[in-house]
Amino acid sequence: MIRQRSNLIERCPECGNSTILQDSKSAELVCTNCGFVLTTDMTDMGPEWRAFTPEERKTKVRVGAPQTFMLHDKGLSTKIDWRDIGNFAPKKKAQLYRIRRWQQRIRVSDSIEKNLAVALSEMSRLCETLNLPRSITETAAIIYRKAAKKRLTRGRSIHGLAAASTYFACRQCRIVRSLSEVSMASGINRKELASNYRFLVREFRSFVPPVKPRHYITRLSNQLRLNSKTEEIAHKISRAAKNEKLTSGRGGKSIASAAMYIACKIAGENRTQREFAEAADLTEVTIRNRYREMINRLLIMVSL
DNA sequence: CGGAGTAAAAGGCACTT
DNA sequence: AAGTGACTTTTACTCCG
Repeated sequence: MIRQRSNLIERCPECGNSTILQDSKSAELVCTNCGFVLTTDMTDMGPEWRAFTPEERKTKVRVGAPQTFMLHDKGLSTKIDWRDIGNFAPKKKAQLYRIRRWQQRIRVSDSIEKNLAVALSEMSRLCETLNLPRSITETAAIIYRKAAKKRLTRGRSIHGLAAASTYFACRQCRIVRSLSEVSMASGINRKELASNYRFLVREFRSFVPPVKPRHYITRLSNQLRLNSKTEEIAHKISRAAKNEKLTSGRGGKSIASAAMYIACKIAGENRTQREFAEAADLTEVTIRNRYREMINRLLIMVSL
């Protein structure tokens, strides 16, 4: 679902204010006044570059499609139309045919290029189904290119590696998309996706920080349309839980959900454990366990 | 229905063989 | 690459108001 930017300048249905902001970091449209989230199905239509001065803008702006990592030739090579427009002499026709054939050979020359072409289009499609912003698509493309350059694609499925690169990009850019989500969208089984991802991380010797509870809180509160005040309380509880050493070893999702559940109680927003469990893709039992610990430990803190 | 709680099975991770 | 062990999460279930 692609929406033009012009369609987005509308009134916020929550507060009537018309200051809507594209939050490309979490791929959401947010009202700057009340924090209401209008849509999460956002496509970033902006340029891939930034300019800070008019001079810079002048040098960067250009005609034609922007250069992109999403095309195997970065969108730079020449394309020759497949048809003959106009009447040509047979000799000319033959020449055109030869030119076209060579152009084709040059454009998608070796096996790496062919591999790239398939992978990049697959990643574009995947990012679109996952409603990921353009920046992620580009990052995923860069990761895949790096892998291809290191010849890591050998003996592995292109689709599997493409999905893993996309997941990698999400983790690097702190945009929460779970392995299951990427797995569902790509049709790659979860375990294979996870192992491909680990393989890439190992090969690149890169350290990817785990997803922190606060990232989940931000996403879940948008997903469940929670009050921004409630979200704030949840962040505080989550920080307090961390100080009380309740977070190590536990999944970030469970900490976030429990903190948010408590925050809702405090703020008087009636939400069920079930709602959180569904949104965060875990069970009520897990939320109860974390939440019980928090209540106990944080009450001790209060009584001291 | 929403929630508290439990035991046992399953899952994921660091670490070894 | 398979095995191990400590640990978390899920499954499946009972009970409460």
